[in-house]
Amino acid sequence: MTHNSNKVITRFAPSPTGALHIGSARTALFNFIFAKQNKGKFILRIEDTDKERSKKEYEKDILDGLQWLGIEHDEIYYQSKREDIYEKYIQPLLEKEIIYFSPPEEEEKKEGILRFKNPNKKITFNDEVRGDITFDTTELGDFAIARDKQTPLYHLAVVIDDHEMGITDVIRGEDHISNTPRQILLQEAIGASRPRYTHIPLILAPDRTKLSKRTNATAILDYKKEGYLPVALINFMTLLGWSPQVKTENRQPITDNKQQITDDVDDGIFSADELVKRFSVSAIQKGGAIFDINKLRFINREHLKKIPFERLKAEIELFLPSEMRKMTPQAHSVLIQVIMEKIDVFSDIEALYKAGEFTYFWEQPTYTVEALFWKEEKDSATLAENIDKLVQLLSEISQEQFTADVVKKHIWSYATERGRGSVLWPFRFALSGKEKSPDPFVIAEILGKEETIRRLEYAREKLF
RNA sequence: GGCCCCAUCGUCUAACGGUCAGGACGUAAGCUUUUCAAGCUUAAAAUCGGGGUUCGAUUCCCCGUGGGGUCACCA
Repeated sequence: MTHNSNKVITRFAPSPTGALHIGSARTALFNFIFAKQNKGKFILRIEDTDKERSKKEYEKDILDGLQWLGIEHDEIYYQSKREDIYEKYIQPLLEKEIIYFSPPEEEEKKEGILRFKNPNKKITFNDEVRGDITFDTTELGDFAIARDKQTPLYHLAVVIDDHEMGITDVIRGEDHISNTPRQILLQEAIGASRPRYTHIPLILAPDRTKLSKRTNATAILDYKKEGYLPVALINFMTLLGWSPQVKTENRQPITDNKQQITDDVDDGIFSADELVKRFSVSAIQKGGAIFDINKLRFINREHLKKIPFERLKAEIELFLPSEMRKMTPQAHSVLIQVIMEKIDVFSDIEALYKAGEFTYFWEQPTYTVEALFWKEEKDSATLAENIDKLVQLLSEISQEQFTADVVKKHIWSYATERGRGSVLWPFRFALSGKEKSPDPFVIAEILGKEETIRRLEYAREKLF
């Protein structure tokens, strides 16, 4: 096998024994970014040698998850389809007596599993983020490497495939550090060269243990269901265990003016392309990083802000309760702006809806008359007068012009004159029936002229 | 337990041996304001401990301590 040794080739090698996990996705991402950055190749290798545990549905989940995230592979391989290749490597090892059948009584029959004759020596390898790491392989014993001549176990399969595929850089989770010496021993046995190793820190649960499927919702496609943006997830995953080369603040000695802070400081919000441009192995962190959902939400919101409105509309549509989809296009647009101010991620819409946050948009709210009054005010006559005036002013606006801006302009001077709280609070309350809600102008636009006036009249009637 | 890895605000992190230990998330307060949200401003908040080396350690070395990973005919 000859390969162009200059070209970077990385791989992501999941076993389809579970859904695509956020930790694995990040490993895939780092491999993808690194290959992209070096104009190299990114290989996806499905490690399905364990026929018992490997499932088609998981394979699909992994493929779908990667695609959703935009992590595209240049080539894909299945270990289950490479038996002939493996045999070509295993047979000679058997002949050279580097490996043997076990247990010993099977030796004659040429049955049982295959074990590697451990040369029992010290292995030192370089890790790109940690430097030299040394293991004494003696403690490993003669480890198992294949079920039979055609089905290698994990370590051998990895070594043969990495060699065959010309993998130059192995980027994987820190939990593989202790697997590395075994694999190096096998590389030496088959005459393969050693790739560069980059072990990235693990993503940890809040209790500092490895993130697990049992205790945390970690499947990538769950984030899709929740309505996270793939770019936000990628941004977040990259920032976990890696830091961008931030333009540092100017830290000259203090003088009287404080003008030295550069205004061009990174905010940590990156597109996929920017990430590819900026990524560097040397800035990878050594310690594990706790998964902080708040940060993910924040990053998601930041990316949400950058989405063009039309696309946002289409995306939000999918999360809206059926009642809200019936609105007029104009009301709909305003509603989306209202929603956007309150959410970090699309699934928040559902939570807000369930909390009764939106019902007043299509239902006359019920409330007690007392709540209509602003603060300490108690005078029904004054309030009635204000409401009457509001109705009168709003009536002057035409159906087509009935927007938040116009409504605001139209009643602003009256409200200011009478005390904004005295006018605006009852206005808003009559429309929403809630202590907390968006401002009355926006609600009015969403409700439309007719319904807005109707609700004001309803409030007016309740007064006496 | 053996082996391996790691250690800066609660969290993610910055700091060629010399900074007032910086930024971001979160939290709190203030501003704005008809309420909420959003936005803006500010604040509180960290170098695990002990020894070295050095004029000077977050930074280099050693020892503790703590945390994590890994020890399959799984990958």
